[in-house]
Amino acid sequence: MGSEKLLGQDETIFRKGQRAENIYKIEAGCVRTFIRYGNGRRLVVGLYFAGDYFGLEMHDKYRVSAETVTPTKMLVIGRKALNSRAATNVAVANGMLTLTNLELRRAQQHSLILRLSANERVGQFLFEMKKLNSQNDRRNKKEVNLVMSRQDMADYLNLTIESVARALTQLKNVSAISLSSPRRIAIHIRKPMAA
Amino acid sequence: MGSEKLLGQDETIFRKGQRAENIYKIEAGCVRTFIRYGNGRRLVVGLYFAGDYFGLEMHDKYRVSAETVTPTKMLVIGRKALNSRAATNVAVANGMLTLTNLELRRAQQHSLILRLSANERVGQFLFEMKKLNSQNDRRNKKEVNLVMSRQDMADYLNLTIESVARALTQLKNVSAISLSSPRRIAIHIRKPMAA
DNA sequence: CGCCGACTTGAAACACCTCAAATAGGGTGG
DNA sequence: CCACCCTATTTGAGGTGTTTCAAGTCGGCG
Repeated sequence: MGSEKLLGQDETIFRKGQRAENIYKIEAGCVRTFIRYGNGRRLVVGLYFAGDYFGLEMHDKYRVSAETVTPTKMLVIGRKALNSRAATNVAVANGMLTLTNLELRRAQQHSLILRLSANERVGQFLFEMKKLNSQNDRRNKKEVNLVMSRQDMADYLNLTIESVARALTQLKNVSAISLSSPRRIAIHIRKPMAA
Repeated sequence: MGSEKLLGQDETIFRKGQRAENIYKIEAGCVRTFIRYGNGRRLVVGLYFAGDYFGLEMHDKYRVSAETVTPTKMLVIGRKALNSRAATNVAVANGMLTLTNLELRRAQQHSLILRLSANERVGQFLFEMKKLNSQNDRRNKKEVNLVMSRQDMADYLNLTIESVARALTQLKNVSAISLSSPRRIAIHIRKPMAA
């Protein structure tokens, strides 16, 4: 059920305001959802990785835009067909409910992160990424592979790229992390630090 | 289905970490959900009014605490009974899905608000309250009745009470609003203003 | 009418942002 | 395989917005 789709880096999957015809499941890669403001500012609403579903706004139109962060393989599932099945099949309806709950949890978590200080936000983010990394790569290395740019991180955390860079530098200075390259970060502590 | 419950002001409905046994529908009044940090800081996660459902974390335990903001009349619905009905009854399952989607939308909206400037956050908040007020009170007065304290607003918007007060003062100075009393605010503009 | 807690105002400190410049990495072509 | 270039990232200095701490003022309730 559903068809496969393969996209390169930074390609558009759907735009905010378009009729929401599909939901997507990522098989490999990374996707961001975002909103753009008039002044050009971009807010990254969600980041999705292998195994995640996205695009499940239960409304006529997408409320965010979606793009690939890396080359991505995904499963495209027609929302119409899914809805009509959910209308009669309890298992399908409950599956949708589970997915929506995951998304809800994700959104609430995000709103908590946004209330922390810059350093805490970046720290939390690294731990999120670490968790996702170890889910996908089974080999349990300490190093996190950030597949997204500083700009993506900044727009997700509601910071500037400079603030993200400075937070990373500070974390490095207290040897909480070390950077073998800008996007390969080793984490040396077990828990996000407090303020 | 479900039993009625009536509580006074600032009373506890459930605590974070408790086994999630019920979901609630508000018939009259106002409820806040929140998380408290070690340092005493409180984050208000949601504000709920007549007609709203809350407590629908689909997990073992509540992930937030809930208290009344004003005296509140609510309907208490056993989660266990509901879940077993949802497992077989498609209509119930889809009802849950709709509610969860509303909650998701609410959380996403909140995370957008948290990225705005202090003045914008307060402005957005007033418009949210205005919408809710006109839903409940059918008489369409321009005045918003804030039933919650400045502290509640601050903890919802991730600001200090002083910043909330200052933002209101500024909005008053540009005659976007006027205060007949601290909790009765008339809004003179049609749309939230930009930065 | 007066008291008490809620709200507002003020001044200084702090965190994050802005603008500008330097550095470093990664990919490409020689 | 190395040097180069281009872009991503880091660093620096100064400005802005929000917080903190402290003192007032207001409004609702007894």
